[in-house]
Amino acid sequence: MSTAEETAGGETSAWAEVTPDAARRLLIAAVEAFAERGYHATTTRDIAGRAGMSPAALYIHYKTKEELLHRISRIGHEKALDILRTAAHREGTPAERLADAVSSFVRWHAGGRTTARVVQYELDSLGPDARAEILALRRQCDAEVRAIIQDGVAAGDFDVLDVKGTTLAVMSLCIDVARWFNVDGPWTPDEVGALDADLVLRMVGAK
Amino acid sequence: MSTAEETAGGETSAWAEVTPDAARRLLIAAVEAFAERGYHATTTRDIAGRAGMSPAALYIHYKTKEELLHRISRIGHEKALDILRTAAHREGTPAERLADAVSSFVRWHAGGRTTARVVQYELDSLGPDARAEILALRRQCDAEVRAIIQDGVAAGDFDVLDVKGTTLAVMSLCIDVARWFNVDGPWTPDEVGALDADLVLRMVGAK
DNA sequence: GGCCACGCTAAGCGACCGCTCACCTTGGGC
DNA sequence: GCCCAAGGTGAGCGGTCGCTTAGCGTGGCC
Repeated sequence: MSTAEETAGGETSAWAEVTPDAARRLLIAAVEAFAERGYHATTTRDIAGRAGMSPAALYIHYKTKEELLHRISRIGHEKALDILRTAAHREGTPAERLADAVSSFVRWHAGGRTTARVVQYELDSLGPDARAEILALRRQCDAEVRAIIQDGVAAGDFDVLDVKGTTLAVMSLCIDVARWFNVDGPWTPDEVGALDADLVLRMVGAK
Repeated sequence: MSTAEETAGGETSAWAEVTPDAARRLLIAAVEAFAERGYHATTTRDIAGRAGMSPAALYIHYKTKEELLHRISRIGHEKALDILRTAAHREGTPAERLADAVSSFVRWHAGGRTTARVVQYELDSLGPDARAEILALRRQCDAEVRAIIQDGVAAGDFDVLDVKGTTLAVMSLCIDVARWFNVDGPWTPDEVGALDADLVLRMVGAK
């Protein structure tokens, strides 16, 4: 596949950068627990237990429970930004790049729903500093999508009333997938990605 | 105003049905606290404090903290359903009804962002029974929107590939407003409602 | 083989959680 | 004026939380 999807990656392979092994296992356990129950409802004992370790082992690799969420959020947002950047900077018309960006981004939210849920909805549980850092990454994501739409308008390929507002709506469509998508439901991530890409092209009035 | 917006109501007037007065004050305090910090990060002491009462007073009017979330969720979803029903059953073309439904629903999510946040994102904190009850209301909301789109397709006014998927996308656009909307931001709820209504008409290929 | 650094555990600390209970105040009926 | 129901409070219970500390096992280096 020559789209940006290859960077969407699998559910667990995305954490290869986290070392040593015990730290990665704890991080993956935390992602699962946060996605299922939410950050505040998850206990450090639960995380350690899922990783097959005692509660105290967590604090050898992470200073606090919040540091776990921070690391997860940063890695997740960097992945999201990577997906959008790859699509935005590839060859092709604005319509092709926008469709690639949306379908890849939606696929990531649907397929890696566990991670995406934590990344998109647990931001408010971070402290002010970490939160500000993550928000900066999020603004960069918006900017990538806005740039594609801007290009399409400049080239006369798109018909858009409000570029900023339409960008936000496109992001809404992608992000909200993490809220409702169900792996046991009637759609595959690919199908939702294709459908939403079509809908977004309609939203921007692509010729 | 002859749209469905009149049923969108104010932020606090929506809880007039809750009596006695102390129970309503506690409920409004809980809505604010849940919206700011999330259900699990909110303490019963915080809720009672916001309502100007001692921690024990909460348990005179509500059996548990979860009952508060349950009541909030049910009233909120009933309000959402009411807004969508009003728009779906009014006079007019499918396009007019869909635009009314989306703009009213978006206005409710933007203006009553505090309530909408709790209603849309704290569902998982409910127990299985309460959660099932709320999910039924949510399916009814989807059904109202789907019916409008179905009407438009049947009348030949809309051009839609996948009615069910498009319905979900429309709901995503509306609901996600509660995640990003900021009262200090550049838009009023009315403006976002109008923009999203336009985008939705494009999504369904309205003539 | 002695030794130490490292990764981990068992036990537990202080704080705070949801919730309860014994008691207090107050306003209306007779 | 007395009484009781309704609605409130202060204190606190049992439990669990995030996190710490003292000590244990083990693999690599000389």
